[in-house]
Formats: sequence, structure tokens, C-alpha cells
Amino acid sequence: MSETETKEHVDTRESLLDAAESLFSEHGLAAASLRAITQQAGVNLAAVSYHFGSKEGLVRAVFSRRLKPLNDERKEMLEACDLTAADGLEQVLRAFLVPAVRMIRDAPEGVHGFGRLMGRVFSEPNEEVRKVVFAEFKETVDRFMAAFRVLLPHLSPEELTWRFHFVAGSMAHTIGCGQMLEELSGGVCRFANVDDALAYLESFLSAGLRAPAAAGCPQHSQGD
Amino acid sequence: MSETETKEHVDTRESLLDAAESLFSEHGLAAASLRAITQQAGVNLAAVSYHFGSKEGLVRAVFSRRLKPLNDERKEMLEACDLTAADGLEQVLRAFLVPAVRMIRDAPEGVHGFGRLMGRVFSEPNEEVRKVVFAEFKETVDRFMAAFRVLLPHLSPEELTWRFHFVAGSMAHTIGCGQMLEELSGGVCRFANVDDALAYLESFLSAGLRAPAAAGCPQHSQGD
DNA sequence: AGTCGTTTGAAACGGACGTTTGATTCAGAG
DNA sequence: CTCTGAATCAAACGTCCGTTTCAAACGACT
Repeated sequence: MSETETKEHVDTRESLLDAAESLFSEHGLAAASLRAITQQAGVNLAAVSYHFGSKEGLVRAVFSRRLKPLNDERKEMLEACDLTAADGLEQVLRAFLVPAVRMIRDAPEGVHGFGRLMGRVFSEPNEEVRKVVFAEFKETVDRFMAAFRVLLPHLSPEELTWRFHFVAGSMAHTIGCGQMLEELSGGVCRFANVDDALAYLESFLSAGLRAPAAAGCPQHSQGD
Repeated sequence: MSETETKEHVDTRESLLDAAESLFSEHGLAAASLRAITQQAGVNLAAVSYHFGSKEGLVRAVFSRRLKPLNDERKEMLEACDLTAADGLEQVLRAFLVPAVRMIRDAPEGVHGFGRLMGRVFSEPNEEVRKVVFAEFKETVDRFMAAFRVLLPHLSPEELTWRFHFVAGSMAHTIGCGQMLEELSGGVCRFANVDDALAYLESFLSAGLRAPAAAGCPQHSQGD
């Protein structure tokens, strides 16, 4: 009771971020109004302007709050990987996937909302969001690319980058389109059991990454 | 002269769809205003209400116009596949990928805009859009799933559905996040040469699809 | 107790939005 | 020619938006 009861100042910021995250997820950035957000957060409308300067600032803060710890955890797990092990590729893959999938599982609102927000993060029309995403991801991407370069020396830098792009795409799609998957599969697949999805992702993506270089590209392919 | 020259009535609808597609792609559905759309189309503001009933109707029409021919072409290519051939899987994969990638390449506005719109299509917050997408994709998905079931009998229906989901994710990410890829890769990759992207996609995804079943799931896996 | 900087509150601002209205235009049928 | 119905137009409607304002409340410190 020492910190949450005597004052609620500090809570205003967090409540706003929580409500904004929830409503951005559900309706999109532009369609979620500050009035709806502040009402759900139980704070005054002007608090947004005070704490974040503008709606744009709130948007930035919502993304930064999640992306930074996410990528920090990824980098931490990556450093713990043994690239010389037989399953080195799977280790690195898990270092990339697990933090993201876990973050969705632990999301307060459940899967459908926040996952979509994160899944849409790379194709956001909003220019400011894309700058935040780029800033948060650049270093992480570089580090994982370096690891993949060691693990998959038979691929050209270009093809390797594309493959990493595909990995990110499968992950983002899994995280963001769980509801559509359930609908299109007629209920065969459910995103509820995240660990299953993770296992499926890992086997699929590791095989894809290990594939020989694409035909037609005169790189030093290995069996073609 | 019978329909397009003597009058330009019929053109109003198409101009509206073109402009809407362009601005929806660039700014998102909610952020693109009818005033901006009608201005770019060179038509009156009230034309939206007249031809499509509402903005929602315009949105639906924009998606339907592209999705229906896209999935028709996919189904057509799928029927031409020889599932018994050695490269049967690659044939089916191409039947799914090629129409989408080609549609992006032939898009009037260039890659970045329309691709993002289509890449976002599965995670749209807009409920109406998701209904349109579901209606247009359900039959296509079922047909491709049937083909994959034949080609990959070692996978459980659940895992197969997930893998198809990953395929769709990689494709959507490739189509929709080309700009982010160019930025994050530091210019190593460019989406300009669509055929390269397609080749990379194919080798990656076919290897992923052929991968043995994920460990831990007591299916009839083959070498584990 | 009194002052200062920080944080919240209610209310209003100007503007942009989607939608509607009613007049106008125009090709074709009688 | 008149009549008709589809299509377009300028203008306005009411609503909701992001932002601003300014007073009030609060904790920290002297």
C-alpha cells in the first residue's frame, strides 16, 4: 500500500500506456481516439498532452515500452548461444522467437489484440512508428545477422538477409494473425497453446534456413 | 465509343477505387479521408456515398476488386499443377506465391504502397475488412491445404495448417515490408527485383514445408 | 505556514471528418 | 418537344477529433 495507495501520480502514465496499447491493438492507431483512451485509463484528457506531448508521442511511447525489453531479452539470449553446437541454429532461432512469443502470451489483454499490434509493427503506415521500430530493431537485426552468417556460410549476404526477413515474417504473422488462422483453419489450429506454435515455427524455420541456396543465383551453393 | 468515350460515368467508380487504394496503402484505412480520396480521383465528395454507400463500402470494394482475381489466378495455377511430379511441392508453392508477387509488381503505385496494404490484410483491425478477406480466402486456403495434404502426408493436419500459415506469413511480410527490409538490411536487399525475391522465397519455404514433423508432437515423424 | 514546481481537472477551441441534402446536368425514350 | 432516371455538383449538417487553456490540487521543501 506504500506506493499505489498514497499517490496515483505515477500510475497516470502507465494507465495511459496500458489503455493506449489495448485500444491501439483493437482499433488501430488512427481509429483509437484520445478520449476513448483516457476514459479507459480513468485519467483526464489533458494528461496525454502533459505526459507525452501529443498523440504521436503516446504512440511512440507505447511501442518503445515493449520493443526495448523485447530486443534486450533477445540479445541476452543470443549471447548465451553456442554457435558451434549442433543445434546452434535452433538456439539462435529460439533467441529470436521465444521473447516475442512469450511477450504475447503474457500480454494483459489476451492474444488477439496486442499480438496484432506487434504483428503490424513492420508495415505501419505511420512514419513515426516506423522510425521507432527501425531504431529499436536495427542493432538486434545486425547481431542476429552476424550469428546467422557464421551458422550459414553457404548463403550470400543477400540471400541470408532475405531468409532472416522470412523468419521475421512467419513470426509476425503467427503473432499477429492468430485469429485469422483459427478462422481459416476451421478451428484446427488455436493460438492458445503458444508452446506448440513455437515448436512448429522452429522446425519449419530451421529447415528453411538450412536450405541450399536458391537456384539461378550463382553463389557457392553446395549440392546443386 | 460505346461505353468509355461518350460518357465518363463509369470512370468515376474506377477512379475512386484507384485513388482509395493508393491512399489507403499510404496512410492506412482510417487516416485516408474521403476528401483526399475524392480530390485525388478528381470526383465529387458525394460520389463515394452514391457509388459505395459509405466509406466502409468503399473499403470493401477496394479489397474485393484485388482479392478476387488474385485468388482466381491462384486456383487456376493450382489446377495446372502435377502433384505427382518431383517438384510438385514447388509447383503448388509457386501457384500460391506468383500471383501475389506479380500483382505487387504490376501495381500502378509502385511497390511500397499497395504491397503494404495487401501485406496488412490479415491483421487489419477493421472488422469489415477481415470479413471480406475471410470470404475471399477461405476457398483458396482449403484447396491449397488439400494439395499440401497430398504432398506432405507425414504432417498432422494441425502442423500442416501451421506451416501453410508460415508460408502466408513470409509472403505477406515480403510483400508488405519491403521498405523496412531495405532499411534494416542497409541496402543489401531491394524489393525491386521481384523475381529474385520469389526464388529466395521458394527455396526457403519448400525446405521448411518438407521439414520433418516438430519434435514433441507424437505424430508419425520419419527420422527423429 | 507559505511558497514553488508538478500534476490533474473541466471546459472550450478550431478544424477535419463522414454523411446528407437539394439543385443541376444530361442522355435516351415516348 | 417533354419526361425520366441516373449521375454529378456545391454546400451544409452535426459530430468527433487533437490540442490548448487556465484554475485548482498536491507534495516537497524552507
